[in-house]
Amino acid sequence: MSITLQMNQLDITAMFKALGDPTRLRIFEFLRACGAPVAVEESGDVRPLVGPTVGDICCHVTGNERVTSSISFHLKELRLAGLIAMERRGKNMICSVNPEAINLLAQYFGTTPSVGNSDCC
Amino acid sequence: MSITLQMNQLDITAMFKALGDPTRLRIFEFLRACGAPVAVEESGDVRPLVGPTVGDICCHVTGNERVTSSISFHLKELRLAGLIAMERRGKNMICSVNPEAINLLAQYFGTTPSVGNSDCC
DNA sequence: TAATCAGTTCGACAATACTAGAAATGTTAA
DNA sequence: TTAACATTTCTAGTATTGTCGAACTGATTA
Repeated sequence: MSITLQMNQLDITAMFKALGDPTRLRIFEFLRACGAPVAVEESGDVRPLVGPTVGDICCHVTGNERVTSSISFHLKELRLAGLIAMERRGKNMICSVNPEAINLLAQYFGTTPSVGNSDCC
Repeated sequence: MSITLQMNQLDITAMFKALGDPTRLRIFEFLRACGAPVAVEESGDVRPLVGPTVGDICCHVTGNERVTSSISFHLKELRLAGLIAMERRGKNMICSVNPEAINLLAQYFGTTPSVGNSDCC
């Protein structure tokens, strides 16, 4: 069992909640900008192949060399919301976005929901 | 000065934070499903032309006939985040989504951000 | 103008979330 | 096998957020 997502059923509220914190949004945008490739298992789990380490992220987001517990906490929130995946590579953990989450969110805003619902207005 | 948006500079973090609460997401989805038409001022302000009242929303979301202060609170949060607009119509307030916010969010997830950023990974 | 309706604001309380430092874990290098 | 490195977990403190009931405001109706 991989450490990557630990959540296969994507919950849109949890995603928004996770992205609603400025630090987490910065992390997420950084990871998106990296655009590192991922492997998708048959289970649906996503594993990063390459990508920035937690230290890289911390450095980029806080300017701090030492990894803070705060960054670790926010990465966990993003991971539990299904937005990112992480995997150990030697001493480091490498990170990536979960492309399925992006697709879900793009679809959520991109499609016009059933207009003219009769039980309102 | 209209009561509608009171915020012309859309902040993506604030939007995610607002949508990260289950009650507010339900309200937002209900308003989206209604798909009521809005007027867009030259200032950029959005005014609903028709749409459900606060009472309608409360009834749909909580099943409660009386409008609760909780629903009023959540509507305010959505309004301050720029996601919805409200306007008085007689005794009632009518509500609608802000289409500009939807467009912004669709664009945010729909576009691939600059891939291959050199200062990472 | 008084009463009523529709919604908002206020104040207090409980629950949740973020931060920081210290201790713990897992991995590699000496 | 000890030391160092990278990161997580734990604990405690503080701040923010959501909920509830009561009081308030604005608009309409009697």
